[in-house]
Order: sequence, then structure tokens, then C-alpha cells
Amino acid sequence: MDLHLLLEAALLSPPYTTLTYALPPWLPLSAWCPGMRVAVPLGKSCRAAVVLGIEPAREDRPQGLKFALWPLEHQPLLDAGYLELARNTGLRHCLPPGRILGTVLPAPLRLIKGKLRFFGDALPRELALQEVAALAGRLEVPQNITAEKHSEMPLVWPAAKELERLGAAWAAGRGDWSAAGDSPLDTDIVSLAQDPPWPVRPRATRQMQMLEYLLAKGSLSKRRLFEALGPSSSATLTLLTARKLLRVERAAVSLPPPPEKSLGQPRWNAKFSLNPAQTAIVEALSRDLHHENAPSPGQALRQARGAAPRAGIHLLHGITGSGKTALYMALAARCLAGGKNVLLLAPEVALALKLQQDAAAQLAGVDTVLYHGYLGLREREAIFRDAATRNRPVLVIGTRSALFLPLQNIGLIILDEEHDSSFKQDEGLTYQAKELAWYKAGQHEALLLLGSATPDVKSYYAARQGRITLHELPRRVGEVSLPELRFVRPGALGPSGADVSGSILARESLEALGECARQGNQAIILLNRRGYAPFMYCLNCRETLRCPHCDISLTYHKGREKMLCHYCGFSLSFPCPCPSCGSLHYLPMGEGTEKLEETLLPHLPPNSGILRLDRDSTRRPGRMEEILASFARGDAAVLVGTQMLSKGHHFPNVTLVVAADADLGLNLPDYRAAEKSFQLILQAAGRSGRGEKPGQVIIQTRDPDHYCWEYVRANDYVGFFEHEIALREKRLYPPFVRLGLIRLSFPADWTGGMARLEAITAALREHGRRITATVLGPAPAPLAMLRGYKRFHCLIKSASWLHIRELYLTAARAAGHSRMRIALDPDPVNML
DNA sequence: AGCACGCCGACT
DNA sequence: GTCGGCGTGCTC
Repeated sequence: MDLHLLLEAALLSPPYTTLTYALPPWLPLSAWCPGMRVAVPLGKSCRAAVVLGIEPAREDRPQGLKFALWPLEHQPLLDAGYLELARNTGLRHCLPPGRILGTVLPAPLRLIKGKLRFFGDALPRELALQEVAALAGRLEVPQNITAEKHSEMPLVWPAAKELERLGAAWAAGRGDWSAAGDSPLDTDIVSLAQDPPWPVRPRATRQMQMLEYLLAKGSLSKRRLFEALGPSSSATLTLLTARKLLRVERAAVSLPPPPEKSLGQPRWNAKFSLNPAQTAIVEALSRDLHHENAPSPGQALRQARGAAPRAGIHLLHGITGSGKTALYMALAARCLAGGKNVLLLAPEVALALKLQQDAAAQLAGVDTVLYHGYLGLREREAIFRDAATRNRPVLVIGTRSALFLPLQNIGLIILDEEHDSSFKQDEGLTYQAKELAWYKAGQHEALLLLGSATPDVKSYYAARQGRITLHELPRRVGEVSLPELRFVRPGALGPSGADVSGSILARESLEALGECARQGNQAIILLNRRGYAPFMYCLNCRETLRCPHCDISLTYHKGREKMLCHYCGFSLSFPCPCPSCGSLHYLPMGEGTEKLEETLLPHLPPNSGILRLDRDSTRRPGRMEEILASFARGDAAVLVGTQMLSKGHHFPNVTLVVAADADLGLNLPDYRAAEKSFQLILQAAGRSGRGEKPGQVIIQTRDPDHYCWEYVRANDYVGFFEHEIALREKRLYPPFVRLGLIRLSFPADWTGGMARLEAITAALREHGRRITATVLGPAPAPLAMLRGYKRFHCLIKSASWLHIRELYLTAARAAGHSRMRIALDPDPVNML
């Protein structure tokens, strides 16, 4: 058999390695090309993979290669730039490109459930990949043909003939790949229709089990639900649906809106009026937007290979309410009018939705697509495919995952609220959307615009250094004054405090809230702890209830009558006997949003109403929008919520914002703690007094002398920046050093784990000494145990990413094929 | 992810 | 003694 050409394919499922296959004789060379998804055999299974390249066989080519089986499409899904992005991202994380592609492609594109279909005379209409593999297996001539094996040889020829016939049909366009998953099991999505507590008999365990499961996991396909709860749960589902506790909906595979007939240029509306400051910035940015010469693919690739991108990178520092959104829209409109695509990214889905509404109102005749991680699988797949092939310019609005759409011809990438830590994915593949956007803008020679009222210290530093162009919008649109700030000490103390009956809200805060409600205004309270109480303290044995898998306290959720682990989802029905002494008497300690709601109510005028917005109250799809809309209508005087509240939403009637525990962030083991607190509070303050009425902000802190508050008080971003950057330089933190976090974990029951950990870190320290990089740790991770795994961190400080990757590889080698899990997080944001 | 192998408990 | 549970390990 002639094997002149080899195919490099990146597996889209574990082990994610890049493997070499022989191009099969039954398909022409032209049927294969880089960026295409293909089916390859692996062991006894078939897998989806992406072709990275097709190369001539070298002399020392490995023997006994298998044939790649079949392409899964006729045109490649991904272009060269996209593959380059996957390779580069993999390199930074010391992961194979398949691992990157396997996480960023929508699930239906990376799994192979389906059939090959052929059309035309005398052909089998459908063929499973396993059958192709079986036919292909018979083509391979055994190395040593024994007498017994010889009898099998005649089979070779019919198999070859059959494959050739099918190959010819494929090459003639008379074949395709049809993915499975159109069964109602996959497309019917089950979700909750009512919040707990549900009107179900307490002994109806199957029903409770299903409801609880959906509450924990969110909406699921029927298949996933039945897999988890057994096929017999079908009857339960029917019952609960009939009682309107659950809803079953066909997953909307709504493709992006069909192109409108109105050709011509996209217009922007007349209400689109910018003030002189905004106009000046749009004009300045537009100059970078319109490259006269569109880059050739070759240029894009050269850029991708590491040359500094020559595209413009801009930072827009505009205070809350200064009209950044209108500016984004104007710029997007110009880019689209020039025939290029625009990516507009927000840190969270809710903000992306809001941007979409703004776009719908302000940009007429523009194709808009929303993309984020909470879309259904089929929907994601449809948008992904559409992005790869579309030619009409489109405005994509989404969260960080939208950067991985295979969109070509991008002219502009905007990251709104660029300081937000949600742009960093912090579990699984820990990528930083900002860096990716930077890289992608370089590839496409696109303009990158980072916008924020409180820019990331690193971004602002880059602007100071002249690596980014800085634009300022220092005034609010209209004549709205900035809110008045007050600092007070929180009310009830923590676990050691005596005053457990009181509220975390200080007397001043309670009075202000009452006054606010009496005047018919609205208030927002921020408390970043959901549930009723973060600790349950046993009055008999003085232990608190802990999660058996994560070893952290369980949070009491009063409404759900449950103790929950906020990290792994473990739950206990409450009340329950204390695991160490059997007692049933507990004292709830500390205060979450649920309890705050309860303790606040008596302090408000009658009929004031309190709404709560946190992950518990928003499990049901659409519930968050309901709550926000209800608050905007004025149904309640107070909205209590976690951080998800501090961003973006505009409520004209809000005149008071209370940050109930502003210290919470300051105590985190993170060099960015002060920066995060500063940003959070300034953002939250921006929620107050955006309408006609002046606003007020109360910050509850036990540490009012912290330098962070000084600048909050003066609303002085630049002052804060100067202070913070000086500290970072002195303490040698980014941007003055590169930081890499090696996450190590092993099953808690593995007795050899600690010894292996020691061996790995010894190797790390030894290597670190040689290349003068600092290796800190191993230290138990802030969550020392999670999901039954013991977790440790090693922090590396070094002048270069190269050294950090080298050190990681040393550690990975020392970990070997043991039960130790190891991963590199370059530039960690959230050390938890 | 998928598929096999291997080692333990409950059945004909 | 065999059936079948799922823990562990490998895949060009």
C-alpha cells in the first residue's frame, strides 16, 4: 500500500492528542483539507477530529498507521487562522490543540453520533462509521501472513471495491454526514416552571428528586434527565408536566435572522446623537478602523506567528453614564458599513442581552447574533456553522465564548467592562478573553477597543506605556450629579460576635433604607453570599456542618429546607441530626441574602416589598428578567442581590445603594483584592442616582482606613491606579512579573498523594533555582478539598512565560501517569 | 469519550 | 462455577 501522504488530526475528545493517520485510498486527496472535521478510528471506537495538516510521509514514518475513515463535511469548518489560534492557545496552556478545539466547539460538532448517507443508484443509503472501519480493517495486510490467516485474504478485494464506490459517490457530492440527535430525547428540553417550595407530597420521592435535580442543574434535555434519574422517570415527568411544575419545550434551533431584502448600507437611527466628546473619539477610532488595504490571508498568518500586531488597540476610560454604549454602537455601525464583522463582548449574559437590546434600538438593518454559553447545544451549533460560512456582515454580541466563533473578516472587537474578571474563564480551560481578543485582532488586523469606567490596572498601565491608545470620557451624559458616599461599620458580627439576632445592616443603613422607601424611592443592597446563613453551628458539640467532599461549611437555605455546599452542590435536608453528636439544635451564623431579606422587612414601611436576585432565585429560565422587570416597574422598594446586580442595569428610581459587606473582597488571597473591591464599589455606586434624583451610597466596612476607600471617596480612578501600580512594582506583581499557577489535585483517598506532591514540588524548586524563577508553595488551595480531591497550588513568578511553561512541563513530567491531576493557569485571576 | 479488561459480590 | 457491577487504563 502506498502511503505518500499523512494526515495530522487533533482528537476532539480525550485523550485530545494529535495523531497521524494514513490517507485512505478510497477517497481523492481533494476530499481532505486542513480545518475539516473528520472521523478517525481510535482503538475500537470512532472519533471526531480536526485536520491540522496534510504532510508528505517522512522517511522514518511510524509503521502500522491506521487509515483516517471519512470527512464529516465537504468544506472545512475552520480556517487557517482559527487553527493557528487553537495551536497558540494550546501552547500557552501546555495543552494539545485538540484539547482547545474540544472545549470550544459546540458539543454536537465534536461528538460523532450519526451516519454517512449516500445517494444515487445501487448504493447503501446509510452507513455507520463502524462499518467503514470494519471494511477498512480488512484492507490492512497483516504483517506476517500465516497459513491460517491466509484464508481471510480474499475478503480484501470486495471491501476495497465497496469503499471505492462509496468514495466516488462522496467525491461527486452524492454523500453527506448526518448527525444524530434529532430525536425528541435530545431536542426536548425540560425546565422548571415554578420556584420551590413545590406543592408535592413530601413522600413523593421520585417527584422531589426530579425537581431537585433540575433546580441543581438548570434545564436539561430529556436524554440527560433520564440518564441521571433512570428511564422509569418518564412517568414522573409526564405527571409533573401535567401539574405545570415542569415545562417541556422543543429546543429552538432558531438560526440567525434571514437576510432582509433591504440591501444597501446599514443605517443608524436619528436618536443616535453623540455629544462632541463621543464624536471626537469615534472619529479618532474610525481612522484605525478603515485600513485601505484589506490584509491578505498570508499577512494575517504572519501576524499570527508572533509579530506584534499592528492593528490599533484602544482603551476607553469613561465613567458610568458617560455614554460608552452609544459610542460602541456608532463605531460598530461604521465597521459594518465597511463590510466587516464586529464582535461586541460583555462579561455576562445579562449584559450581553442588554447590549443586544441597545443594538436593536439603535442600529437598523443590521444582522445581529447573540452567542453565549447558556444557549442550547443545537442553537450553538447552528450559530457556529453560520459564522463559518456567512458573507453578510454581522454584529455578534456575546460573552467570552463568542471569541471562538469561526468568524472571518473581523474589523472590530469591543470588550465592554473590560476590567471584569468574568472575561477570564477560571475552570477547565482557563483562558483570558482579553488576551485572545488581542491575538485575534492581530490576526484580522482589526481594531480592539477595551471599555471601562474602572479599567484593569494592567490595561491602564499598558496605556500609560503607550502600547494602547487611551481615550477619556470624563463626564456623565446629562446633568446628573455623582452620588454621595458614606462609610459605616456593619451591624451583626461574625461567628464570634454576640449580637446574632441583629442584622448585618448597620443602624444607619436601616434608617436610610426606611427613609428611601418612605419617599417612594428604590434601593439596592449588595451582599455576595446567597442562602440564609453561611454556617450552621451545633449548640451541643460546637461543630459547624461541613461538606463531606469539599470540607467547607454548608450554607443553610431556609426556603428550600436544605443545607447546601456552594461548590459541589452536595445537599442535606434540614433539619438533620448533627453528624458528630446527633443533636438537632443549631444556631445559624452569619447572614446571606435570604436572611437579609427577612431581617430587613420589619424596618421598612408596610407594603414596601423586597425582591431578591441571586443564583437561587434565578434558576428558572427567564426568572432573572422577570425580577429585574418587576423591580424596574416599582413592584418593590428594595432589591437584594449578589454581585450579579452591580453591573450594567439602569434603574432611574434607585437613589440608594448599600454594599452590605464591602470587606469580603479585600480579604481574599489575591494580589488584585484591592483592585476588585475598588471596581466593584465604584460600579455599584454607578447604579445610584442615574435618574433625576441625587443618589446615595453606603459602604459597610470594618476597615474604613484601607487605601482603596480613600480613592472611592474621591471617585479618583487615576489616583487609585497610581497607588496600586506603585505597590505592584514594589511587591513584584503583574504587570511587573509573569505569574503562573500550577494547580495540583489528587483523590483524597490516595495515600501516596502527599509523597508524590512533595516529589513534584522538589523538582519544581530545583528547576526554579536554575532559571531564577520564584516557586511558591505548595500551599493548600483556598478550597483545600473539592469534590473529593485534595487541592494544592504552586505559584510561579518569572520574567517570562517561557520559563513558566518550562517549569510546568517539569512538574507534569514528575507527575507522570499517576492519579495526580495537574494544570497550568497562566495569569491566574481567581485563585479559588 | 468510548471501549476493554479485570477483579469482586449475588445468582442459576 | 458464571453473570454482571463499575474502577482502571489505553487509544496513531
